[in-house]
Amino acid sequence: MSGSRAPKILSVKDQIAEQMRSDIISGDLAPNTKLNEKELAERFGLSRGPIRDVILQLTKEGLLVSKNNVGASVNSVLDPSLQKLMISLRRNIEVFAIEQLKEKLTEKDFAALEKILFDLQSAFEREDFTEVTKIDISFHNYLVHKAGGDDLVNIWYPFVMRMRLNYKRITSGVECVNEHETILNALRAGDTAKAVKGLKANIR
Amino acid sequence: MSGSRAPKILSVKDQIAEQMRSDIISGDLAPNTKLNEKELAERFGLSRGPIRDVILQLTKEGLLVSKNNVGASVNSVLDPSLQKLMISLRRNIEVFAIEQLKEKLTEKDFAALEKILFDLQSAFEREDFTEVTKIDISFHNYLVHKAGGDDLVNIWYPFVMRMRLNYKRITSGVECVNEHETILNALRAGDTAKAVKGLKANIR
DNA sequence: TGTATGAATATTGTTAACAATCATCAAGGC
DNA sequence: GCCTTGATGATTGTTAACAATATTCATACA
Repeated sequence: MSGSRAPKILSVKDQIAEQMRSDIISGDLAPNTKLNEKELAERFGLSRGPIRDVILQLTKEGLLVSKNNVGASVNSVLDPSLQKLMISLRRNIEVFAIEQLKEKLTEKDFAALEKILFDLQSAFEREDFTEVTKIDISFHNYLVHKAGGDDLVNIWYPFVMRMRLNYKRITSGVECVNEHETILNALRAGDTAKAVKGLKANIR
Repeated sequence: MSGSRAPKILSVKDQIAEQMRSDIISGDLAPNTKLNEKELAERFGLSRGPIRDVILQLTKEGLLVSKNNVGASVNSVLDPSLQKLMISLRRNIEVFAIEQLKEKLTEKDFAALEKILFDLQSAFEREDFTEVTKIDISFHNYLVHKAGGDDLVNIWYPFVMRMRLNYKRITSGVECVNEHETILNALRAGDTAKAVKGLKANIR
């Protein structure tokens, strides 16, 4: 096997899902916007079948709301108490991940995380904020996946989506990169408590 | 509007999903069992389309695992640390629900919960344990839904499913009914702390 | 004998036509 | 004037055929 990172083949549906998530989180698709399957199918150049799959998936993630025989629309923001709960639950999951990962991260992992932060910085410099969001998530995703595999990621992902949908924290480029660097350095040093603290500062 | 409870119309897909959940949780479908879309379609008397939707849904709930171009199979049990995390997260959600519901439950709610417990008892007496599981879940579902609506239920449901898949706590009929009665009585008395305590005793 | 190759088969992914349901709106009755 | 009723059009739900991919198994070769 070559040393390069796997090119990560995404199925067509995953790519559509990714695009629609971006559109929703960026605000291109406002809350309560009704989605039309035929329109979407034409836009993405495929038939309604796969589109329906994607809609079902995003509904499960909490980004859309579906009603029988009526269709799907973009979900609206949660009320503050639910929002707080979501943040708390997401924190619990990621704290769990960090605790599990103590002593288990290899040099390869650190290199991968380092690379993610580099890409994050670079996306900030390009002012490509959609990409910033994706890379930010991928940092956390790396840890969660390493700790709990696909199972944990599946549980965790909806929280991330809901947080992004509900509340976009304004961060400067340096602040965001620094927050993640703090976490990474603490992990490297094996200082779980510090990593957890950094994580809690980052997830809010 | 009449006073009777809504008959709760379920779509065909919801009914199939319900059946398949039962089969998985009851153990009729063992972990790692490969699912065949055509077979399932024939068994339920419909085409592969809706079956695929159900598979996607159960995959998101964590009951199945899907691979591109290969298919879905029944998920295996989680390792104990993840299992503990799931229990903890589910507890957090339901504790949140109870705290939200303080002073907000009407007499109608209490009557509905009372009826659920009656049905629970009755299912135990019939020794219909599949039904027991469903009714048990519906008690918790009522509270979670009342506190956070569909959004919260969508987040909560996967935890319940995973717990059922991983670990079937052996309970006697009286014990189970009593545990829920304790919670209900505490709610009625407005004693949140006691309700939370009862809940934590029940979710484990 | 074990392994690699490739055709045959089975299974999933996609599509377009068809059926069922819902939303709209005009006509008629109170 | 307002509400109910029923036809119309738009949209979602379902189906069966087709395409693409993965698996299986027999065959040939080292």
